[in-house]
Amino acid sequence: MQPISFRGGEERTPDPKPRWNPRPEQIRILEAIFNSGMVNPPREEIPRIRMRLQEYDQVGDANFFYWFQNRKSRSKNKLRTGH
Amino acid sequence: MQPISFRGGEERTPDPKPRWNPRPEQIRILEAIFNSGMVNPPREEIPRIRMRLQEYDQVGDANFFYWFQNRKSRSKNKLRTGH
DNA sequence: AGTCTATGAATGAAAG
DNA sequence: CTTTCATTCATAGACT
Repeated sequence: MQPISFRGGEERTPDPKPRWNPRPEQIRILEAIFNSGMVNPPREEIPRIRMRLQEYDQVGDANFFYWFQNRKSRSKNKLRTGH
Repeated sequence: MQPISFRGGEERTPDPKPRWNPRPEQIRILEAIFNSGMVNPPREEIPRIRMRLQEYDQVGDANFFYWFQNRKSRSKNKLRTGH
């Protein structure tokens, strides 16, 4: 399943790929969305969520897509000892 | 009194977690497992490995996960400019 | 004591 | 979705 194509097919440019650093405000919003039950935001919701987060910083579609992926996966596996 | 250090003016998750201190016996066992070819033990093996190492100290699943992750990753690069 | 270095921990990004 | 890779942060321990 490939929800969104983030790389536009084949890679060609050696994109620098700076790592997105979510601020606490953004994390708070994302956590709120996640805890509201929307663990897999539908495609139509993405622009809406992005606009909401862009008040604090520029975020791409892939950024929070990955965020939700990791959030769900890691909360399920309960890999952390504490937290 | 919480000496949470700042990161260039941006606060990070104020999470005071004690870090696991592997003992020589544990490291010896882990290295043995690693050198036996099991560089990335499957999730199912981790509890087994943990039980084996718990003879020496309490360890969580995440500890091994991180250990193997770091061990594998850093065995390739002989460490960059330490941080 | 301060400084390095090694490494545990965390997580974004990506691969499978 | 699951698993792996890469980068980063924090800090214990070694060294000076």
